[in-house]
Amino acid sequence: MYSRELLKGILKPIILKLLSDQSRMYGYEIVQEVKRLSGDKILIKEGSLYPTLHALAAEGYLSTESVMIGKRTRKYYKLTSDGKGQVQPALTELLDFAETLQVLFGPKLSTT
Amino acid sequence: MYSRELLKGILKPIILKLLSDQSRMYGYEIVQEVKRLSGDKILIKEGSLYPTLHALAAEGYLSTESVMIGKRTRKYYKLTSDGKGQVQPALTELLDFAETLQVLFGPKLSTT
DNA sequence: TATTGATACATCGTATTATGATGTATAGAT
DNA sequence: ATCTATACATCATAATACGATGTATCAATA
Repeated sequence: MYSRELLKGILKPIILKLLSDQSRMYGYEIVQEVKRLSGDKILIKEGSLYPTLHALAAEGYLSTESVMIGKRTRKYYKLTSDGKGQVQPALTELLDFAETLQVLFGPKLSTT
Repeated sequence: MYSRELLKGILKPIILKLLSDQSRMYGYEIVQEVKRLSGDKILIKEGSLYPTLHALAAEGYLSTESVMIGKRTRKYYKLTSDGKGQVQPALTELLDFAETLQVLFGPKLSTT
């Protein structure tokens, strides 16, 4: 796991990205998928995930659909068209940010 | 500039990295250097920088040296030996984090 | 059959941290 | 004179991930 603060600002983009790849996912599934994709390095906590999903829905970026699996409820989320419009800018920013981190923290270049 | 929250968790590591490359720097200089290295994408604000420098000093990772430049004070910071020990782990974490971001936000790979 | 771990949702208070606002002051340029 | 850059500082605020807590189903296993 990365230090807690490092994860700030990436949760909403992660959700947007996953839902642009998979069309619909439910909360627990998102946690597992991020865990898998990150090689167990990003473990989203329930206390972070559910409020964030609700926030994205309240912002109009996600719609929901509840499905009963046996006696258990499963709540699927998918991107609204507004939500789809958020994906590309978020990806661009995050990938750019990742590159900047590599410049900043990578080996020092000649002092030119 | 990146969204505000994205920068959380990177300020202390940035300072540690810069001071491991340059042996001593003062606050204003750090701001300029980060601006330069990031291609104007990371503009550290004074309200962030000075409290963070003080925090790192209080944690024992930085020592200070005040120099008068004309009538103006300039406060140099350098790594203590404790501080030097913080650099490598911070670099490792941040570079690893950057790679993870690229996996998460990069193009979707085959679903295997 | 009792217990544990995984699945699956939710809320709320807390901690952390970058920033805006504000303040002080020197110095060069227009 | 006025504006911009240099150079330090503090404090209240906002944003957000998380721990703690709660409810409940279901499969495995001791």
